[in-house]
Amino acid sequence: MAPRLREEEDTLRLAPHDEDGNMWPKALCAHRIKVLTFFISQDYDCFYAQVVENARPALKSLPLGIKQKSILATCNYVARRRGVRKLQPISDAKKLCPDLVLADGEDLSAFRDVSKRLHAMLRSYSWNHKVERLGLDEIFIDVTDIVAYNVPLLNRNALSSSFFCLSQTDPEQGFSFDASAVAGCVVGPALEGNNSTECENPLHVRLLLASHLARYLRLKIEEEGYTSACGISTNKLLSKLVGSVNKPRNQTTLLSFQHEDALSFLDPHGLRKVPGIGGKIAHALESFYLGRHADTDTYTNGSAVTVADFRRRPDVSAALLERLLGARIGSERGVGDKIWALLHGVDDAEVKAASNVPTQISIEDTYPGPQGGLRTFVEIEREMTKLAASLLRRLHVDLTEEVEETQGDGAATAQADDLIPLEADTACSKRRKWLAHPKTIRLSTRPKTSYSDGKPYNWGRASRSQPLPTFIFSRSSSSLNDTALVARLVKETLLPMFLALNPDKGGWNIGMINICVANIIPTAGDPGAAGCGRDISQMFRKQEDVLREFRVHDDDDHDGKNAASQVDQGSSPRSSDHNAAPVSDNSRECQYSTEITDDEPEGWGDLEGSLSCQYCGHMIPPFAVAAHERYHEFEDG
DNA sequence: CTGGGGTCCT
DNA sequence: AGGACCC
Repeated sequence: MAPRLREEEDTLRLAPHDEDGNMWPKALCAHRIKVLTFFISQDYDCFYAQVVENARPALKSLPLGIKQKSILATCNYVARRRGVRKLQPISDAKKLCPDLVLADGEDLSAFRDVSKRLHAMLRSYSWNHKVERLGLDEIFIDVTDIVAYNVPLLNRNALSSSFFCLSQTDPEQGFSFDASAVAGCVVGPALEGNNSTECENPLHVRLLLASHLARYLRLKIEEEGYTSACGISTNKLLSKLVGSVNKPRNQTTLLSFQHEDALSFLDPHGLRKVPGIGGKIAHALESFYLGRHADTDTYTNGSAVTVADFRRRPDVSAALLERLLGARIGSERGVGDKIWALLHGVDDAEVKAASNVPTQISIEDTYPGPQGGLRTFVEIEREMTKLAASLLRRLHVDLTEEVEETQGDGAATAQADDLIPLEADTACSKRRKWLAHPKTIRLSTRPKTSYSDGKPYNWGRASRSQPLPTFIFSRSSSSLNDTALVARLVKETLLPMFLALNPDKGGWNIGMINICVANIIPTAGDPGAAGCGRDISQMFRKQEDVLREFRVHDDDDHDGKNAASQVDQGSSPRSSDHNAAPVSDNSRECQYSTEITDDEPEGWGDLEGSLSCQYCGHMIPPFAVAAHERYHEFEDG
């Protein structure tokens, strides 16, 4: 890893009181809060609209709205200048802007593809793998290590011709920049004094470096065809909020040197604007503040009560918040402390390491309109079939990976040639292997609600889950030609679940169906959720070339995770010696695998041993593989 | 005429 | 199984 910051730089003592004299909660003042962690929050501008515009560039100059059923999921900035807003009903938008061009955004596939591509691109710059996606259009990157590495590389006498190093192994890899000024916009106080004062403030130097890295990454995203806005600060909460200050296509750094600076930035925001304070909590806080039941309207859109209003009340403390919020049924433990921290700009949440595999995949559709509900069994079966087919397609796109085919296996090739490609534009005659297997399937439905009930629109949603039948992993399902498989899933699993959910036969009026797979277990031996996926799976590639159908496996389910955590733990203490950290271009991947070999020779030692069945994950000795495979082929028929 | 997804917690 | 939060 990057050179460790010295302890006194790494942390900052928090005052036990805030500026109003309120006691900080014990949990927060008892220890030192890490502040020199840098977060970049990227936010692609009106993302869906950009994806559509890139597919059809003529749309860039026209007001464009992305439609989902009867509302706009989002719209481009041309449309926004005409008063069109995201989540606006189509009818309202058309009144404001009769020439609004509408594109359908109900199928998220194209958006998901672009999002994955950009995420992978940004990940390739990270040293610590902490590149977290939030939705399809937001990214948090923890750049603490890269920034810390570049601090000692700065030449204080030649700031305007600085070089930002992006690799610890290749000093030439990086970019030139002017370190005499922060890149992009800034909010917060200026340091008193001159340039050298700033140079001597370690926090200022780091924020400045992070701002230039952020600009570099934004330009990389623009090379892929997408503009973005981003925020640079010392935690996720603040970087996300400050990233919204200058949109679109800009960036903002929050220069905060003591927590008063963060408070000043936070103060004017409405309570509902604070990430983590949702509709329910905002409503409770606002009702308390006003001394009466707050309006429904003010807390869904954004409350009139600001962070400053609320925080400056003398009776507001973490204990008060706990009493206010913690009494509600199902409330999160420690909610008082958590909300108190958010209101003070304190957010300890880590940027999560990028995961190879999602924790859940779901497909849903709604049936809007007063008469739009599904009422007959035939309708329900038809819609269920469409959704199930779509879900199986998603499982193959997101949970399988292409296996490079060696020449030779005639049978496999002949069969593959009969298959319909998974997607029109990918040559899918190649074999794919499962990266992970969902173990659970869940069906949710919502009845159509009579329109003017005070209920939240999601009211009445109910769900049932059960084990996902393994026949959906059967090899033939790697094509789309088996509608038979879909039909079987519908008939044997989904329709029975539907009847369990909606027993009163005949009286149906279904407004929404959602099919979800969850409990997704990475295939044994795969890095899966450990977060270092691509890098480590790279090491298995050669083996997979040979083994095709079954995957190399050397121990039990925890292997991938163990390997990953051993990399972290193993390289950290030693990195002070040789400054070797895993990074993600090709040369660095080599180094990464070398570290694993060094640290854990037994990780490679069992390669000749048992294999993991791709259907059930069981360990199968090589001589039993064929028989085991036949077992799966016949178990369901 | 109130989307189509996700995450985590209880 | 449901509910809070996020986009």
